[in-house]
Amino acid sequence: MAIIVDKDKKRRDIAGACNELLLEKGIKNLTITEIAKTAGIGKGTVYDYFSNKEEIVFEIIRKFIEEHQANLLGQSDKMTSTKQKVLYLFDFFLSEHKPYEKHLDVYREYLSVTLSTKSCPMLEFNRECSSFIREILDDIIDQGIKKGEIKDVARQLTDGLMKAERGYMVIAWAEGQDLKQEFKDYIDTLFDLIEIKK
Amino acid sequence: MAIIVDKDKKRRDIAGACNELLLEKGIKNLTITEIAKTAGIGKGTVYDYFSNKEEIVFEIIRKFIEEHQANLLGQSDKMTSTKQKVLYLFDFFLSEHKPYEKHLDVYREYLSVTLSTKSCPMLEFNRECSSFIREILDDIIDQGIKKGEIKDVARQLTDGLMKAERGYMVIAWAEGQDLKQEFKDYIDTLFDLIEIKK
DNA sequence: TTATGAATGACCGACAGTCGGTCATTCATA
DNA sequence: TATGAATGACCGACTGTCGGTCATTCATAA
Repeated sequence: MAIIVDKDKKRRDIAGACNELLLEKGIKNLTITEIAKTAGIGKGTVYDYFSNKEEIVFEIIRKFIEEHQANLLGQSDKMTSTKQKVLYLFDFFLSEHKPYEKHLDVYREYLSVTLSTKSCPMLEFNRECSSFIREILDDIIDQGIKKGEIKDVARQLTDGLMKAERGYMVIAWAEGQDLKQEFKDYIDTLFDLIEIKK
Repeated sequence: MAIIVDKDKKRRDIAGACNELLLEKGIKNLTITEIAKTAGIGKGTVYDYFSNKEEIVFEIIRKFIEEHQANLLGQSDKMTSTKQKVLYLFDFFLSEHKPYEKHLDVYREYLSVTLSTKSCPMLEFNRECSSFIREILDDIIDQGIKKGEIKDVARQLTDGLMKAERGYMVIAWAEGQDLKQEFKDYIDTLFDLIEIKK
């Protein structure tokens, strides 16, 4: 016989070895040759574990996003008001935190790829991400309603809010602007409409 | 001395000759060689009029968008209610019109490019497009307020609405879903909030 | 020894972009 | 009016890059 490697583990190892590289070079400027070199394997070997460049980039980015989601879950209960909780949910977009910048850059490129690929796993994963955020947001809103802070109609606005956030994000990129404050203002306006005044 | 051609005109001619080609092949699958062949010139000549592929693709798409904007202006006064006018403003996204499909596909790819380019003219043009829609939307809302159909607070929602539309569009693509109905529902909810009930 | 599968890097094709050269036109001059 | 020098439009062969492939080699278990 011959050596049998744990394909799944090696896959993760290769991807894991390239986290930094991806953040540093971005998707477009990342070459398979570099990936192979960084992972300490031959170029051909990369293709024994991934069927194309998109797949390996996706593997790395998925890890990034899943980590970020875990982070969200771990921190979200520190927030007090409903609005604060909502804002924190969109922290990835709103945060001014420096170290996040490279992640944001890569995510921008990822979105770009997403818009021109037909890769089903990618679309599927994006749906999962939406669902993840969606469930948390729905919870937050439910709690707010139960606490008597906001009106029932807020439930119907969650969908639009999530889409608006993505819209602000994409337009900020597509037009070379910083729209964080505008998004916060928009949330303020929404809350003015749904908050129960005392 | 020598022949002097109208550089601007020829630029437009080359771009104009490739409208159909771009719609047919999309941005990524369009090659400079094909562009040259279609325009009836040599490959090198393309580079006498455009500095790179992005530039020529941009030239073609800009024409598409400007035509669509002219269309919007020509048709918008046919609408009656404020909500109808708003919906029509987002017709490019909401329309089920078959012939628009290829334009939408190309626009999706254009947005994709937009998200990973640093090309200033492109970002600049995107800002102009936003302003164009923005002004019309503000007008529509103003008229609605004057007619007593909707509340003043609507003015503060226009920004978010425009972003939400783009969000629905992008997410629909990024998640492989059709979100037209969801967007319409969202608009319905917004109008419920801002409409002055009789 | 041998069968098996992992690993490899030389190789390939596609494509954006470059560059040295050609050719048609124009016009100054004899 | 004939000529030839100057100009710039035009061209496609060529280069460099990069994603992806495949024939071959190598290591190990039986």
